[in-house]
Amino acid sequence: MVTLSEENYLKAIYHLAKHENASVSTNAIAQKMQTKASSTTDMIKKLSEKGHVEYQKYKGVKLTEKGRLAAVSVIRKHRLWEVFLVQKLNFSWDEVHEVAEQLEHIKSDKLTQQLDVFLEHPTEDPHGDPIPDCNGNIPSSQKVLLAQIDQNQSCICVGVKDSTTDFLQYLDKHNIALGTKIKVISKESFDESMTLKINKTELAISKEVAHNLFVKIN
Amino acid sequence: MVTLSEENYLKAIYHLAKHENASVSTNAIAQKMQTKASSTTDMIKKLSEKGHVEYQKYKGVKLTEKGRLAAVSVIRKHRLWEVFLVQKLNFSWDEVHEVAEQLEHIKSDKLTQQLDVFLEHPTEDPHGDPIPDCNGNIPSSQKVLLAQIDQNQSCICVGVKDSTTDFLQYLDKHNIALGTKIKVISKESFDESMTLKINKTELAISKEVAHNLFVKIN
DNA sequence: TTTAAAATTTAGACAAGACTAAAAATTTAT
DNA sequence: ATAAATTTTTAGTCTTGTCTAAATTTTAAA
Repeated sequence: MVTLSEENYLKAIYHLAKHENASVSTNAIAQKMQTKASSTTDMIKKLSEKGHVEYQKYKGVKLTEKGRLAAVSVIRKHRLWEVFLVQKLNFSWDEVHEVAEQLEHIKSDKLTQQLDVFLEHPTEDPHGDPIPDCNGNIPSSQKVLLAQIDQNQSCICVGVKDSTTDFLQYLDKHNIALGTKIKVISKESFDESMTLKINKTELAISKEVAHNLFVKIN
Repeated sequence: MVTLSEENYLKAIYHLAKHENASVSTNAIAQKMQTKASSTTDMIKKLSEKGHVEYQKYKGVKLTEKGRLAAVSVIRKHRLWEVFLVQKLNFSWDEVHEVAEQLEHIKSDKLTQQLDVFLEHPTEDPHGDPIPDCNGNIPSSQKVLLAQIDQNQSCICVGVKDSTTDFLQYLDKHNIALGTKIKVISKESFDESMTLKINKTELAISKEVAHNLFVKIN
């Protein structure tokens, strides 16, 4: 049994963890949850007890697979309800959040499943965010090629199109991994090359690289 | 602000109060809520503080108008969601209760109102129970013909089927009006006549009368 | 009508989830 | 590398809603 409060913390941790394996700080969670750090520490201990997070004192937390599934299940419900509210009940996109925050905690597998059917298996909520499926898989509809990112925009590396060893080694050498934050400093139109900023160091990349790296805007 | 727990107690009290002015015992509430009497006493005090119930020690509670409205609002939501689950999500009538128990606590006037519109203003839930309107009025769809009331049952006059002057004058002469409380003393099967008690006086009526007067059990 | 039984309330305790203040660990900056 | 600043944890408290056990009031029975 996962309490309402636990679900909210798991969701917060999930959203704060930029990449799969990133650990999330107590303060960041507290800030997102609008609570004090001490309250967060208390909750982290409970989540750790229940196997939802891996916790090392002073080192922040990482979601376990169990925790990730719990978080994603809540997010799935949240986004399905948002679709329902907009499509069926005439809510506007900016009115749905607060209500969906309540509806996401309703516990009934049949309800979620039938709602999904009723809405004809939507893959995105009204804000364009992907809706996880019932197994916790998230359609990566939001990923775009780095080449499509505008100047001065930031994004996060979420995958590669070309997964040859050569390319992966190239990325490795330049400290680009899943979850790496990338800012586009400039784009040259004549050869489609780019200049990036990665962890405070600049990197010039070619068209080939820009067209083989998937990123997520954030 | 009414908490989730308070809402459940108010609902329980509402359902236990047979007639408008009946007071409900602590034990009865405890039994319905699956809690101990001491817990119920605690909650009664809170509800009394907030003006939802009138409370006299050892004498049970009565809902105030404020409390009644709060209870009815929850019941309205419960029944609307039941209609939604059955009509739109293909739940069967016996699967809806548990889920509706959760959904009834979602706080959003717009949600309730739009759900009502989406369902085209249903007046009864899938079990045939009336759905209160947004002002807390309950459609007396539960009205049945007086002829259907069992011996020793009490009911309240809520309307007539035959509205001819003759019939209305007949009712008037015998002090039967909207809201009059009627108790069925006896029923004769051979001619479907009945003996009633109205304001302490007995009245024998024919089949014709029994089949033209709508009453509400309560 | 006095006593026994049943119902109700009080008193004290506990778990969940939050807080404040203080202590401890980590990180940053000199 | 050490002091200062920041982050995190601990310790102790509070509120909500629950419990048990004991005390009190009401009701029922002899």
